[in-house]
Amino acid sequence: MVSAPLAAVKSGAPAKERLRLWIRILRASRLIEAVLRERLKSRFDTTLPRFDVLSALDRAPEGMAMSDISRFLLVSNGNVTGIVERLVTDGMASRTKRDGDRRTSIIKLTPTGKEAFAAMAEAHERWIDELLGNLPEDEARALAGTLKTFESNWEGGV
Amino acid sequence: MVSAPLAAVKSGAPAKERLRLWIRILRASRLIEAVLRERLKSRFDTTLPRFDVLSALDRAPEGMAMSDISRFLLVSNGNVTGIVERLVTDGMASRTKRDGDRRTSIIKLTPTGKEAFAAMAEAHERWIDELLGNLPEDEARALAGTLKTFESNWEGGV
DNA sequence: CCTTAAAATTTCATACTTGAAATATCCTCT
DNA sequence: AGAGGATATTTCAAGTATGAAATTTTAAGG
Repeated sequence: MVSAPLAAVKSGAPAKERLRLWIRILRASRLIEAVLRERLKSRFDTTLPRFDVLSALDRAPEGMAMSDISRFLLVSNGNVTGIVERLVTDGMASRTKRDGDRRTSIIKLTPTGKEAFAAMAEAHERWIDELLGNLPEDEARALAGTLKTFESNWEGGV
Repeated sequence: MVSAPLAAVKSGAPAKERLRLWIRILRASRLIEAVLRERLKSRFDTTLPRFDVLSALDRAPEGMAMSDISRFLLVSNGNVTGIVERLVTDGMASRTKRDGDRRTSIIKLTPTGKEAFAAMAEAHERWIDELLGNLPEDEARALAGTLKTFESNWEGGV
C-alpha cells in the first residue's frame, strides 16, 4: 500500500446490488436454457450444445477450426472435440484438413446439417420470442446495450 | 384457427431484438461463470456447483430436502445426489432422516461447511463486485428489475 | 387390512464440461 | 538441417448434468 486509498476508487452500484443482479442474470439464463433444452430434445431430438455448435458453423460457410468454435462458444477445446464428433457421426458436419497445415481441421455444415439447422433456428427464434415476449422493446434494447458494454469490457481475459 | 389473427397480438421488441438480447444474456453469464469457476478452483479448491449447493444450504439453517435444493438451483434431482454426496464426504454437509417420513433426508451445513462457505461467499461477493464494477447503479437496478419481472412471469413452468 | 397412487430419492445410461497432459505439426533461428 | 518453441487438436480423469426407470416409504380408498 503505497499511496492510493484502495476502496475509494470504484463508482456505480453497491456490491449487494451487483450481487443481486448477477443472481438474476444466472437464474434467467438457466430458466431459458431449461426450456430450450427440453424443446430441442422433444421436437428435434438434439441437445443445446449441439445446437450451439451448428449455430456457430452456420455463420461460417467457409468452415471453422476447432479452436474457433471453442473460442466463439466460450467452451473448452476438449469439449468441442466430442460434440463435433457426434455431429459428424450424425451426418450434420464434415471435417477436412486444410492444405498447408495438417494440424488444423476445418469443420463445415453438410447440406443435411444446414437444412436441419435452418428448421431448428426458425423454431429457436420463435421460442425466444415467446419466452421474452413480455419485455417492452425499450427495456430489451437497454438491457442488450448494457450487457454488450459489459461483455466488450471483459473480452479476452480478466 | 377459429377467429383471432395469430400474429397481431404480441407487443414489445421484435423477434430479432429479443434473440440478440438472449444471446447477450447467455454470453454474459458464461463469461462470469468461467471467471468464478477458475477462482473457486484456484483459491478454494472447489467447484461452482458445490458452491451453489453450499450457498443454498447456508440460507436454510434448518436444512433442506434434496428436492428443495434441486428446485431452488434449477437442476435435476439426480444431479444433486452426487454433489451432496461429495460435500458430505468432504465434511461440509450432513444428512439426517426426518422423523415421521423416512423418504426425506434433511441436508445441513456442518460447522466446517458453514465456516468454509463464509469465506467463499465473502470472496464471491468481491469478485462479482469487481466483474460488474463498471455498471452504473441505475442501469444495474433497471436490469435487475427487468429480469425479476421476467423471472416471476415464468416461475413454475412455461 | 390391502391395493393403488403419490412422493422423495437413488440409480443408471448417456452426454457434456473442464483443465491438464499428450500428440502432432509447424515455425524460427542458428 | 536440427533444436526448441509455438500452435492445433485429442486424450484422459473427474465431475456435472439430464431424464427415465427403479426403490422406498407414505398416504388414501375401499
